Amino acid sequence: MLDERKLAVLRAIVEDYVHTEEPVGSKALVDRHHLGVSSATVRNDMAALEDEGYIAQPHTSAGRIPTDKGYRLFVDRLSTIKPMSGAERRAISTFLEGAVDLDDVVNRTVRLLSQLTRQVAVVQYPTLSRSTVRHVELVLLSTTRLLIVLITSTGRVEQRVVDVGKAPEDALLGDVRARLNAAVMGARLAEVQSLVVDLPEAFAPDDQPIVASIVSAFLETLVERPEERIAVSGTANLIPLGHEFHSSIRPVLEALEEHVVLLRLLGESTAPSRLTVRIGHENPYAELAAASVVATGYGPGDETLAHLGVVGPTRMDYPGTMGAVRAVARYVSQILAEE
Amino acid sequence: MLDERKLAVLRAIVEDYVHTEEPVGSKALVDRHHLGVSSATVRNDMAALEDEGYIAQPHTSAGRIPTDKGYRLFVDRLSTIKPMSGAERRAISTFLEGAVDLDDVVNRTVRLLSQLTRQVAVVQYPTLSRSTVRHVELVLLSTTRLLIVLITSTGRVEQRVVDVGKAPEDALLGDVRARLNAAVMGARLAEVQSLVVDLPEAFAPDDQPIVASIVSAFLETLVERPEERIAVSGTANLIPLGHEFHSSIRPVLEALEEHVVLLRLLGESTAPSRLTVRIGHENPYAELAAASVVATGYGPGDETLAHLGVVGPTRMDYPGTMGAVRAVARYVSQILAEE
DNA sequence: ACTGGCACTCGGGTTCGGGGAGTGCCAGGC
DNA sequence: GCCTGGCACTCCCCGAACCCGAGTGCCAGT
Repeated sequence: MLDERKLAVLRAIVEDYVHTEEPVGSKALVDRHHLGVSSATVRNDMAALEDEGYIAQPHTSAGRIPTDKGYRLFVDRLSTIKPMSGAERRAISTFLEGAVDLDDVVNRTVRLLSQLTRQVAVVQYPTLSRSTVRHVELVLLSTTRLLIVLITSTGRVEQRVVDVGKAPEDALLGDVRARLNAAVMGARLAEVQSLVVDLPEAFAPDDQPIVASIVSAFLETLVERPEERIAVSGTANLIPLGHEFHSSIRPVLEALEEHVVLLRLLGESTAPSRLTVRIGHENPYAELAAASVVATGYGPGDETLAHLGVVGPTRMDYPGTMGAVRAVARYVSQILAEE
Repeated sequence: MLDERKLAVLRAIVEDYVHTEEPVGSKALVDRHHLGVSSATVRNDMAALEDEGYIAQPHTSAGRIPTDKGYRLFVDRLSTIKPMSGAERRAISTFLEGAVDLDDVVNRTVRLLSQLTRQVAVVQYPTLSRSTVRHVELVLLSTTRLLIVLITSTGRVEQRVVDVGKAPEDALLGDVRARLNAAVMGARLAEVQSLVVDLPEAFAPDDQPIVASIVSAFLETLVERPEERIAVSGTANLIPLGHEFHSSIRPVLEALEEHVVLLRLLGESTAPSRLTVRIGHENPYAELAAASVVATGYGPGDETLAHLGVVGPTRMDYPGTMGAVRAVARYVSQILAEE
């Protein structure tokens, strides 16, 4: 049904269309790619490809453009991920090495990714739940108000202010701090709740209310607020350079500010080194029907702490984009593993 | 030279143009605003206004649009800041009250501001330099690696990892922690450097290298990285709804990602309750010649810890935007003062 | 099974010509 | 002296007509 040559034609159409951004006709195809056949033959193949739904015509008697289904076939069977060049790898590496803390890592990553792909890059901050507790600190702000700081193994710092009602004594505070740290240090965040829930019972009855309020505020620092945990860069790339463009970018811009949407876009993807490509209508949001998402997980070792990826038009350079996403994910994982 | 009526005509032109987004002619003016004169008179006034450079014609025999100079006069002398309605004030207040920490405050503020003004909102994180040290914490991560955490009076947490070369003893660490906190607690960040530079001398010669490296890493947490300290929201508002639009928004989008640029845009503005309005070419960046910035400082009390504002087309609703910016700045200042 | 040829289609760009909104100016009235 | 009604003029915008060319589908021939 789809012989070798038809696949070659489809590949050529995708490559040309991505390059020229214009519907590609049979004549142009045989000129640019030296398939050994005439344009008439290509036309027949194109008719077949159109019947199967891989390509479409914007209007009668215009060239063909790939459909989502066509891109899908291209990604799955007709292309290979394009590895980064040595120079690019070095540039990535040195740029990321310079990061001083987790925020910096994420910010550098997202900028880098948008520049490499010339598209919109999205990076999720490493999730808390898989990371472990490094340290808990209690700081008295005023007589009754206490700042709780949680530091995790991924370098995240969470904080919460709590009013404990009555002034705690220094000794008590030191005791709570010591027991709290002893209980949770090194534990995964997901396990923490069960480890501290009994903590107040170890204290004198008079002190238990204070301790209980500290513990409950501490637990609050663990709840994720995923809507704040995303970095986006390169939105200007949505606007093509020379070309005129569709008003379809407004909904995309809006979606990019909805962090919940972004998380869902990235979120269902998978382990590091596996790339998720979602093309056009495959996206869970109708507003992004003209957009594709290339995403992957990242994190130290094989763990997936978070996801990153890019959003661009369905007409994108998939091999190159996939190569860049994969490379950046690897390097940032490496950086995280070192810390 | 500019009598009362000419000013009224200018005001009417600005208001109509902001509303209709189309050049406004003498006929339409006398219809919509009941100035007590005929269109011919208005035409004469318009000619005078054009001579003075307050308005311009896109083409001969088209209506007039305000120039930057015209907007400037409008803002300075012809309009008053439009106060928020009671319902709006309540909405602002309750929305901001819900914030749980500083990040949340900033994020909520920027979203709120972009929704109120239907424009791009920019909020700078409170600066470190004016705030004071609340607490410094040292956490041993491995035998030689130390995490330094700085907590400021505005709720910011800065952190830095340092490798001290050889394993410090617990007692030493406790001593450093105590002396460090004693030295800097309550001090303004700008003063901190001079307060700790002599600290190593108080220790035994053997320990001084360790202490020195801790102190220098600690000082690093103080340097601001302003490029990471900005939140932006509402970029989708750059794209007008029904209207076609100029490709001039791409440079604006790019500028919005350059945090250094944004800081300069906001940065030269002033104390809370004073609004800075920069119109078109008054902006320090040529790319933003078609944009206006309305900004103000904010912070607890009369202190200006940081700035916030909106960026929009020169053709914007200045009174409404200024009202929204002022109101939001006041409320967020209030929130900060409470913490 | 592929190729060359041919008639046909249709979108995009160009030209042309009203229609209309708006202006500048002038002469006359309060 | 200032305002007004009137009038001629200027362009912009919009739609219609039009041509051109790229591209297609099909068919007959190799």
